[in-house]
Amino acid sequence: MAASEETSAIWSDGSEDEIVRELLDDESPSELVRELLDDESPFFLQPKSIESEPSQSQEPLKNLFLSTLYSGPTIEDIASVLSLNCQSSDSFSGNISQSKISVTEKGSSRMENKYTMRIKSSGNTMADDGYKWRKYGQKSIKNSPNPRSYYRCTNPRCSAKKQVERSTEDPDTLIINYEGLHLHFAYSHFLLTRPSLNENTHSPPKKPKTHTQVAQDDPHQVGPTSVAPLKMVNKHQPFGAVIETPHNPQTQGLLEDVVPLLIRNPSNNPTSSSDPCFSSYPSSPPLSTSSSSLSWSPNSSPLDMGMLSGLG
DNA sequence: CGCATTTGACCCGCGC
DNA sequence: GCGCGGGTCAAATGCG
Repeated sequence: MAASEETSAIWSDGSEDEIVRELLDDESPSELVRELLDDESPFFLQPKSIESEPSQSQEPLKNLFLSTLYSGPTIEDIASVLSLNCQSSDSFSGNISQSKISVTEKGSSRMENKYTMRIKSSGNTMADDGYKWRKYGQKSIKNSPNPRSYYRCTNPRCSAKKQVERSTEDPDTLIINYEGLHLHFAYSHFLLTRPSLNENTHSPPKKPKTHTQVAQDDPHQVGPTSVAPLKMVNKHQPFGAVIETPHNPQTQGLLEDVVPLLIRNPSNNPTSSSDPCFSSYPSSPPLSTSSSSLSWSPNSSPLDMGMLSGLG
């Protein structure tokens, strides 16, 4: 596969291309997937009946993942994923049941790597993607009573930024503009929209072998990446999202996060939760209750939800 | 004391 | 060229 070449072509922007290259250098997605799909790998464990033909059942999954990984999701993928994860929110507790997310593509070209999320949340339900964002500015916007906050991903290898402001039309709606390459967000959910994957992955998520390997094998890793805080109930997660196996409390996932996210994703696992929203956001419900204002207190919520602003 | 947030100043692009 | 508005910087401040 001419993966790296493809990837380079996908992101036309030079700086982001450089980041992508750096990310890919750390651990080839192809190799990661290969490991993940290895028979001995605890990932993608499948029922025995399905395991009877492991090579056949895993190959499409592998191809699908690689395809998504290298080509980037379409905006439809993102919207679909978010819709899938959040529309059936009956089992969500508190205000989340009223939450709604939509994703719209900003600009005429995906190459801009800009995405807008509108998160409708009632009361004090706040968005919280769980990653560390550093607020670097706040400006009052003309003709708007609501200030706009500027956040930057604290991961030095990540160029992602986001702007958060309340909608003037609906105070309950947060408008979040993501910009830059931040490979966290939707990868953990993309495959959920593909029936084949939903059918194929039914087993409980296991602690990923390659997960730790990725971290260990990469001495150049600047910060904690890719290892989700597992088995924790985040106080900012109204769903009481529970993820497995505590690991690294600070998630700064980049590309390395993608694979573990896919694996962890219990949405493919009916035994872990029957709620699509709950289960598909082990790492991520972009919504959370918070008593604070627009500040998302990202540090206190290191759950593993990525922000995809650069996946275009 | 270290780190995150706040906030005013500065920079830059765009429209007139 | 000038003014306006949005984005970023960085010193000050707050907090754990």
